[in-house]
Amino acid sequence: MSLKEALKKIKNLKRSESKKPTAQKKDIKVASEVVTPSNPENVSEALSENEIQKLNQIKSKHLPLYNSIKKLNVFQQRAVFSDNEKILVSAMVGSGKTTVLVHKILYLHFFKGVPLDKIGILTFTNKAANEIVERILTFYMGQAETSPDLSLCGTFHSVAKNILSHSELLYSIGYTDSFTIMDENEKVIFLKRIVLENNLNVKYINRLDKRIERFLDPRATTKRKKILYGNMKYEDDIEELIKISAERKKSYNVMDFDDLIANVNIVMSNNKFDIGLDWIVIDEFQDSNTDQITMINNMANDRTSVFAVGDPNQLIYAWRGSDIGIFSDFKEKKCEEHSLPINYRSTSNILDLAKVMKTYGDEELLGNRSGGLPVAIVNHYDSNQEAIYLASQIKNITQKGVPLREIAILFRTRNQSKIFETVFTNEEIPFEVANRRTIRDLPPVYWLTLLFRSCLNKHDMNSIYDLVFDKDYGFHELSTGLVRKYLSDLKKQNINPDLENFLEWMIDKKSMEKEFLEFSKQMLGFSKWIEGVTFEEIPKIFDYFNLSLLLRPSSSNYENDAELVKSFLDNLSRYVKLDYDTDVKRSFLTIVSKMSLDGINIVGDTIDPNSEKVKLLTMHTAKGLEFGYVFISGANDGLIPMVLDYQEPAQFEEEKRLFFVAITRAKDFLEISYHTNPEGWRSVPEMSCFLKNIPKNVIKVGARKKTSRTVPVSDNTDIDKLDKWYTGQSISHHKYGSGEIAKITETNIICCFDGFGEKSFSVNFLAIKPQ
DNA sequence: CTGCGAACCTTTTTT
DNA sequence: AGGTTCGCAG
Repeated sequence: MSLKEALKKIKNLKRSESKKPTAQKKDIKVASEVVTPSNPENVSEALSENEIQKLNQIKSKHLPLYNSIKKLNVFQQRAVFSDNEKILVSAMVGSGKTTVLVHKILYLHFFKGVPLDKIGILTFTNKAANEIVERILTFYMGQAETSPDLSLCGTFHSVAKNILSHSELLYSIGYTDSFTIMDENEKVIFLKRIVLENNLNVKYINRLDKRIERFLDPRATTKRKKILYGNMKYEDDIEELIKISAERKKSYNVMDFDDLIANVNIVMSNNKFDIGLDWIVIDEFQDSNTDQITMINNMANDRTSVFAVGDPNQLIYAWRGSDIGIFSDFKEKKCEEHSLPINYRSTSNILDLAKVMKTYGDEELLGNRSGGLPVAIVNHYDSNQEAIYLASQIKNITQKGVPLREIAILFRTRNQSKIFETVFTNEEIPFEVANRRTIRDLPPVYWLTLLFRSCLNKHDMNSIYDLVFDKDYGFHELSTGLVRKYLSDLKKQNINPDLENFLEWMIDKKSMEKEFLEFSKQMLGFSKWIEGVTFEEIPKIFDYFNLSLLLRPSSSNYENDAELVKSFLDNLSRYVKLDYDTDVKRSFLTIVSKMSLDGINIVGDTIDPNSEKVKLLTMHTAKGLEFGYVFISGANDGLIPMVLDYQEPAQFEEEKRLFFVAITRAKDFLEISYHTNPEGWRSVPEMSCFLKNIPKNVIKVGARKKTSRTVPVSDNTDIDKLDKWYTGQSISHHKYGSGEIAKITETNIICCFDGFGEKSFSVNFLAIKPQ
């Protein structure tokens, strides 16, 4: 875990004197030293006098910061040290967005003296949050003695959670600070339970998530759009279901993901609650929806400055509520606008194709890698033929020494990956499908989290039922009648369900085994017990709950399960140490909440992002990633774009942006395919309309052979022209030792060696070897 | 109450 | 193509 490691490094850091730069006289020479090596030749931008002065000030105040900022290009530097209090950075794809964001934060802290806990940093994904934290900490390590408070740095949801759980006002909206969080999956189970318990009439129960989504969509205006679904003619009880669920979430002291944002907005707006931030920094601003914008506004006071970075051309989540208007609106609110126009990732041929898909803004998209291979557009009979063809192409590529992790296959829908999985399995090509792994993929660990949630939030009946009625580790089979009986018995006594009376009732009514009796006792005592332990003692939980008995010792999974749970507890102990709040119990609750938001990441280093496997990804999941070789499969009308409704230009544009995102994942090589005989009801046997009328010089259309079911087409031999070098590749040199390729131009390969810095080699006289 | 046909929807996904 | 709801016929 990178964050963990970074923190560890800080803690273990010898208290070496922080290298505070000694005050230096202003060195006018710096101006000419300002090197922006990454600026492409066709960009002739230079810093103004003022900006050069600013750079000098940074140099005299904080040399390490200066050294880091010096490496940025002019546009990036400008965005970093502009002192405007409202800045929007329109970042082109692959233009170093995160780098600018991180440097801005470092600049604010080390040059402007803004404390890090006065900077709210908001991202959409955990991955982005971790990357930013890690990069801040890496720089911080050499500069400071203690680790900074970054509790307001994270995803919108985790920051909302942190604000809520430290707010007194939580009580005013009916929650306590031991609230737990349910994920989308648990929410569906929760809702279905309400339907059963209350005898509600709810149609399309298996598409509850879709129905709720539509019901809550602010853009669905008519009742018909909100309530009626599929072939429905009459309203059902969906409105009632949502009403009951809202009440029940409060009585359970549980929030879903949307509630976190909604509640933080209620608490912060109703009560003039101010967290006194100096700055709010937002990543991927184009993805914000209105609730998130409200949250940003609520977090800010009159003196809070804002720095937002985003790329409207990569807005592919409008269907989740983000809106291009939010980007433009912000722009108009007297904010200073910056652009990062230079793409460092892709060859110019790839970028030229991408430009055709650009839907927003007049800003130019500039590259710094000339030429490259033309983008190939090839035709296959069907996806099976393509999979066979790709298998052989991948073998070709890897024979040149390209690692599998540099190859990705992108498609529009998840089920398009199946055929590749089958063929690649046969052909023995290692692959990885980007399935989001959740903690549910580790059943005993998930069961344990249910146990913790049940013990720490005794009103979380979701977790309590799921825990006790779990089919693997639970104690009793779930029957609808049972819970109903329990609830009606409680109603007679006019009390609310909670952990205590549920366990009592179960023992009483169902004459449960001794094992359950013992377990109940330990559950009820856990909250007290955890208060008295230190973080080192957390692994003792295993014996506290007598897990060697509860984890089904007779099952064949037992050894695995027990080991998994033990290493999970070890990790927990480490996390509690790192996230130490006010006491172990409080930290423990923090971690338990974090697990709902963070997914499997907390369990351990089970996923290797750089594993040597071909990546099979949907275009959406590919966002933010880059690969040397990209194959986009199935660019047929009806798939890309999926909706061929010319009445809805907004949807059409979003499809175009999605295609833009897919194309711009490629660094060196891009091939796009469409099928003569596409499967699925959606697509038609036509090449995507996006691919028509594009400049002929950037693409190479594969000959449209009369293809048959049995003869695979393989008319893209360009791939052989690509030599074996790629950026990021590990290489070695007889004199400079091992290094990495930093950049490849038409004539030179520039390598970075440890201790020797950058060296450039002519492609005609290559003295380097792959490693 | 059951059986049949017509009509409708279906994707993408982070937290 | 497959799942669901609804109307209608029996």
